[in-house]
Amino acid sequence: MSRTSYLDVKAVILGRIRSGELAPGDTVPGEAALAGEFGCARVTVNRALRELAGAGVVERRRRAGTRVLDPTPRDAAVEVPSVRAEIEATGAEYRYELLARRIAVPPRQVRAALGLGPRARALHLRCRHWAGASVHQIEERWINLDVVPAARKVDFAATGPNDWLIRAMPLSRVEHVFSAANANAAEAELLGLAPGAAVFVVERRTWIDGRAITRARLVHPGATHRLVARTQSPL
Amino acid sequence: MSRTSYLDVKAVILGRIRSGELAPGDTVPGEAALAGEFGCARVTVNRALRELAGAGVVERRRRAGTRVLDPTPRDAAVEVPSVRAEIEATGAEYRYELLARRIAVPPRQVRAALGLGPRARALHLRCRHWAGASVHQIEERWINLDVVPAARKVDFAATGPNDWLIRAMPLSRVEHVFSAANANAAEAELLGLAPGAAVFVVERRTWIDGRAITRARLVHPGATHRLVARTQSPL
DNA sequence: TGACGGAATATGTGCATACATATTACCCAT
DNA sequence: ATGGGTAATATGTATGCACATATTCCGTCA
Repeated sequence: MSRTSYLDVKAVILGRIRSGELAPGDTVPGEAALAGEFGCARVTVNRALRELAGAGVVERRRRAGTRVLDPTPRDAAVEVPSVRAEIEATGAEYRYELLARRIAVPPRQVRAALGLGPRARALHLRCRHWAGASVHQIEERWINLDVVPAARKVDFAATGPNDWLIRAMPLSRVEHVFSAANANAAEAELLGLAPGAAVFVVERRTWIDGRAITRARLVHPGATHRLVARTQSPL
Repeated sequence: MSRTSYLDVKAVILGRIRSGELAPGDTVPGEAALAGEFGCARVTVNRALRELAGAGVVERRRRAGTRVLDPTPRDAAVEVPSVRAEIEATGAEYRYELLARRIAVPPRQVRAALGLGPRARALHLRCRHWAGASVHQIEERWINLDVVPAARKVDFAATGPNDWLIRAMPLSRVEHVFSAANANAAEAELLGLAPGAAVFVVERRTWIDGRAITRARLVHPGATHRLVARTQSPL
């Protein structure tokens, strides 16, 4: 007979919630009570409940106790892979192409996004990523040279800006905004699509220590691009 | 002088990784060594490192020790809100409309998604969700009546199927697929858009205990719909 | 009646210790 | 050399204990 593990406690509590014995809003018995019931130490129960709280199943407050939360689906985890990995995973050959590189004053919207003044200049890149013979993504990127001065000396001919930035900067915050749009003439041309074709747009912004590093607009053919998010409820 | 907390240990290790003192691939000193250095118990170090591993900062293997991982951006968390909450958050009035309800044999693709046999019937719903005077989403949904027989008796006139399902079923797994498409004639009509306008499509599937409950195709006007994902690096 | 303060209580966390378990390293026999 | 068994080792986890801390409850006093 082995000792009761925190995993056992976790599983039993979760079972009671699943079966309805413990309904949303109910108070879970205290750690001491459960420790008595399971014949284990209070710390063991503590760990089980702490992990359930981390998984969003219950909510814990001192003195008030542990309550079962509404089974609102947790945030879904989206894997936002690097372009290269995404393409090579399908077996297609990945090819990167730098279309333009210049230092210029960004449009007002980008300046706002990067927290730049009205006359500040930034590095602008336009790239194209191929999956075999078809375009996978076109990338319109602005890099804040105040934060990443090293980028000024990189030509980005061989390495995509995203791969380079990931290596160069320990980015602390990333935001992705997903949307759908009709391709304008320029985008359609670069993607090899008819004007007006649906495109899947990802706008990515990254920060380090609260300072905006870069803003990228990534445009994909809508017909083929898919983004998958999975939510796994605990056990 | 208070005792060293696992939070202190966590912060210091994270600082060493940030500063480069511990680079990706490096082996973090063993728990015993760190416990000695910090003058705390090994269990305290253990908890700090365990949480860092949970956050994806380090990788732990018995006997092999703890290694610093590549700072690959973690999975981004997408908040997939309930339609009602999403709309009411903007201040607009939410209205739900049931357009069709029938029990029928689903198309082959849906049967496959729900794991149904060639002649199995399922509940089909078509709904429209309004945000004030504009259409926010049209919903095409199939519900597996083998798994949710109770849905047969629900008319879904007042409550949307998603709200009802969340309440009725303790779903264990959710999958969302995001994509962009051009609206076909029927969709454009229902959304009040021109045919061919870009739409943001979410396909949602949910399971309970490995059995598929429902499959929904949610279509939004591309011009207005946005989905935001944030990744927060640990402290 | 209502404001305030202290007691009661549930969770939060640290420590020393002991044992479990996975995995590597090494040594020995063939 | 080589294959396999075994010891060494780092992490994993359970326990009893002690104290910390947040929050609620309740009684007291104005």
